[in-house]
Amino acid sequence: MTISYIGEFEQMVLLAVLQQGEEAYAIDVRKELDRSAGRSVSRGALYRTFDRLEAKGYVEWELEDGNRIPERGGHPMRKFRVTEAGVEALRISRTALVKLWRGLDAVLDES
Amino acid sequence: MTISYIGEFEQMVLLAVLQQGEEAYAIDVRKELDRSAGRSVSRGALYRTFDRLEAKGYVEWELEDGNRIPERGGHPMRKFRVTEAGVEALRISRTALVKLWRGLDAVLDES
DNA sequence: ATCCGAAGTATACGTTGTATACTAGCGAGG
DNA sequence: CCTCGCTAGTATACAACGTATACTTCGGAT
Repeated sequence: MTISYIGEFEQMVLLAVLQQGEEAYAIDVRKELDRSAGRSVSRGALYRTFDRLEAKGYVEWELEDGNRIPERGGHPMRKFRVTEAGVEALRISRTALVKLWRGLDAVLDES
Repeated sequence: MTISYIGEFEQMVLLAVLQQGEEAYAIDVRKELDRSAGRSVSRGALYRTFDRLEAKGYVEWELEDGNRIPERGGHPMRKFRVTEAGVEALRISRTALVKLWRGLDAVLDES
């Protein structure tokens, strides 16, 4: 399994899913992205990214288990989970960034 | 000056320049990326990225000061420096990532 | 029956990532 | 000197990623 690099937004989406306790609904991911990265993306933007992550085998999903019915109708909700390959891709990019940040705290720390 | 997001490769390039003591030649940046991120990019790919970073005001450059003559000819070398705006962009993305990584060490630490 | 809001889908397009092919100039060897 | 080979940078092309807008669906309220 070749691990291709992940884009910066893809990386944040993957992390936002993990933050919700390893699996999450799109809604929650959007909130997490807004809260942690100050990034408000449209629904379309987010689903497009999920599609690409799925094509790479970095996320999987299933329809809601009926436990959590939407309050006012609409399509059934998709629940996303990060695969082991997805976690591995996150590890790789984190490792690289940590190395590249090394020694630069004086420059990069908040002012 | 609106701070637009930076792509994941742009981020690494910026960091690789800083790693060389705040300014660097393209050659050194390529070596750093290979060493720290395990990424071997072509010269063309790297210069293209430098051009875009320059357009955003995140790097500046000047021709070598004559101090360091290339051994076998070629174009004069360009020496790159990250601007304050570039450093600020790096801070922003680092802050977001650190937040998104919080609490995920058990999942993300090397195995 | 109609309107409204929630969740997902389709599509389009600008930006970023990346390679390949090409130009330019210095030193070595014939 | 002329050409070979190396080094540094430039031009161009195209795939992948980031992102919005517009549209479809379907339940509840009126």
